[in-house]
Amino acid sequence: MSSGFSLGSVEVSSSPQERFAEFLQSRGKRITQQRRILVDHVFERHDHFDAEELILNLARLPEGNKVSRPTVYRTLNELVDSGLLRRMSLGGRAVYEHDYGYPQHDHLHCTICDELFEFQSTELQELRDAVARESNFHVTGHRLIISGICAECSSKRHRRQSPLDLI
Amino acid sequence: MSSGFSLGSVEVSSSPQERFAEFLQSRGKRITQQRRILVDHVFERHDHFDAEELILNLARLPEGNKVSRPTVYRTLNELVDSGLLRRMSLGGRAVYEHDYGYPQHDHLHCTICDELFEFQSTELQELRDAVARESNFHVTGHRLIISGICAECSSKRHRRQSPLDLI
DNA sequence: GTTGTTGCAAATTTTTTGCACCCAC
DNA sequence: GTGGGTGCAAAAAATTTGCAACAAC
Repeated sequence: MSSGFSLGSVEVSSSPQERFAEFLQSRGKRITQQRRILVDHVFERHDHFDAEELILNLARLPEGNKVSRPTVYRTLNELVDSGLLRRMSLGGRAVYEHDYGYPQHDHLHCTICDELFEFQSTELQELRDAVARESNFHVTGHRLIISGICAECSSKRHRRQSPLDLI
Repeated sequence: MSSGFSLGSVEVSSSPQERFAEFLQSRGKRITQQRRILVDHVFERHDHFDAEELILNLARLPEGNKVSRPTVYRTLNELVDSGLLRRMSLGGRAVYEHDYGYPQHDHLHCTICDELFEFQSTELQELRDAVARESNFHVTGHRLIISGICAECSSKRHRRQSPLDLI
């Protein structure tokens, strides 16, 4: 057990709040109540979300803890800039996920249930770097999304197609 | 020389016009002047484009060959459905590229000049399929975008930082 | 007290839709 | 002739911005 903050799978030396504070200070920005609420809320659990979901969830908070729509958008941008969140766009809307204290990974995207499943592959990193090297391209990151149908939706589909399940 | 239609790098058995016609007919849709103009325009050369660029280019056509904004959007969707175009979203807006008679590939995205560079990797396909197989995921496609700074922009940056180039 | 921040409303950007007229079949 | 298509204007969806009141430093 270290004294670090455990964020799902990796021990890191400071909490998202602390790290965000550092970031804000480094830019002469302020640590406000709204920013704190947002960071708390976002790092409460590890999942994928979009701005609208976050706004909806925040609206449920007790009075006085509300954060307005523009502030949510503004703060999400700051969280991406600070390296705490990662943004990817999935068919029009932006989707966010933790990018601090969480290992590099990629996604399987089920086009039926819209779920995102994470996976890791060191081979992919190597492949990526090899490709970039060949073009003298200076890599800063990558995003791989494999789309298709997840196991669960596959079996549901099958079931629906079996005679007994037809209406 | 085959009698096929050459589309950049692969010989295919019918032109985009023909293939789109087939698609439309199979759906009881009609082959209109506007759809023809759009397909011609889009497959004239192989590059990446977004709806706005296309609309702007079409506006330059001689009077009588104009296509309205809603029709461009509607037809782009049909072209994606027909398998002639592929859509990917790059920071908010949708970007299109040929997907017919063109080999599967992925992209390096330069975040400075916003250019997309294509590359092919069979290893990536294998890796993708292996990952999916492990999760019983039925793959229909994937999208890998490696982001970073291209060779040209890298050298420009360097130059700008050299003493002689400072104002 | 100064300067950055918030919330509101309104603007922007990108894409979609309702509807009357039009044209491919 | 009829049903799908087009253009127009307007709506929708997602995100950003101007500004006056406000709060962190």
